[in-house]
Amino acid sequence: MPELPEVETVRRGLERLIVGRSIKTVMVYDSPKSFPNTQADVEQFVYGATIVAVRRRAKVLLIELSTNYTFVTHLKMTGQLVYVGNERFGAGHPTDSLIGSLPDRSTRVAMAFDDGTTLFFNDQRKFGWMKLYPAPEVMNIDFMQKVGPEPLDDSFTAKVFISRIRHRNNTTIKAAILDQTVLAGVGNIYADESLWGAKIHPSTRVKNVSDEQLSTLLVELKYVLNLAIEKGGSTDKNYVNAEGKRGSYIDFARVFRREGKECPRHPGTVIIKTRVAGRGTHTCPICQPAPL
DNA sequence: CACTTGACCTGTCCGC
DNA sequence: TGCGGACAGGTCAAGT
Repeated sequence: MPELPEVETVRRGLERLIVGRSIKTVMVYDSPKSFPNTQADVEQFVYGATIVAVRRRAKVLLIELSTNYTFVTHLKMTGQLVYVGNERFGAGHPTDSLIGSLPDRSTRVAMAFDDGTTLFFNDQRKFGWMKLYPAPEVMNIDFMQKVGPEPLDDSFTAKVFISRIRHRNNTTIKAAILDQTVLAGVGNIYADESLWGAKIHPSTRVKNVSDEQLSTLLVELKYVLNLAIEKGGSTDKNYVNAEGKRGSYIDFARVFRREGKECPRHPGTVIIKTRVAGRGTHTCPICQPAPL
């Protein structure tokens, strides 16, 4: 379930851990589903290349190489990018990592660096993928063309948010903020958390949400996304950062995975779990009364 | 076109 | 204990 804060946490870790390292070999364990490029292309464009940057757009990670090729990765629900260091260089696998010895049965790709360290792409459910693109073609990927603005950019103002989401007036507010073409990076956790923050029921139709409420929702969205980045993301089951460690946002969650527990605003009232937009949805029945 | 639902996967949990 | 089925949820294709 990596969303914007989890992917950004992985990006920051990888930026620190792999930029400047040189790739020696790439082992592919699940082709073509998890990694469709041919071995010949990998040998020609990746072997000997140096990592020059690690970027993020929405929930997609871009690992840029000195050869002007880019590894594009989407972790989807259970994907992990875990760097395993080398004891000789004092960057060994952390002892508090949630990850056992790698590769394991979920490993789809392993990228070995010339210093003996390795980056593993693991994905239990095989929904995620990693693909090699010539750098200039990355922006032509369908998803990149249609994905909406980054919600944490200063240019993403209430005015921009409102004008974009009003194109989805007839659907529910939860479906609208999960729509990656409206804004980038929000998934189930932060949708529920921000809607509770703004005191809006997730199944409210967008047309019945006022501009003022939408402005409040954007403030709450930016707040939970920033807080989650600060806490290193949310680890429910599978998510780990680039060192294999868990994130702690879930300890600060107000509604997500808290069904049956008290609403922070209303001691004595418990969070309920329902289904909205096809997803498990958590609300406080007092803060967020269901629409008629 | 706007919107909703099912498919893609595998591990886990629950009820019988 | 074993087993079937529901569930987890990001994105895309197919359906209404």
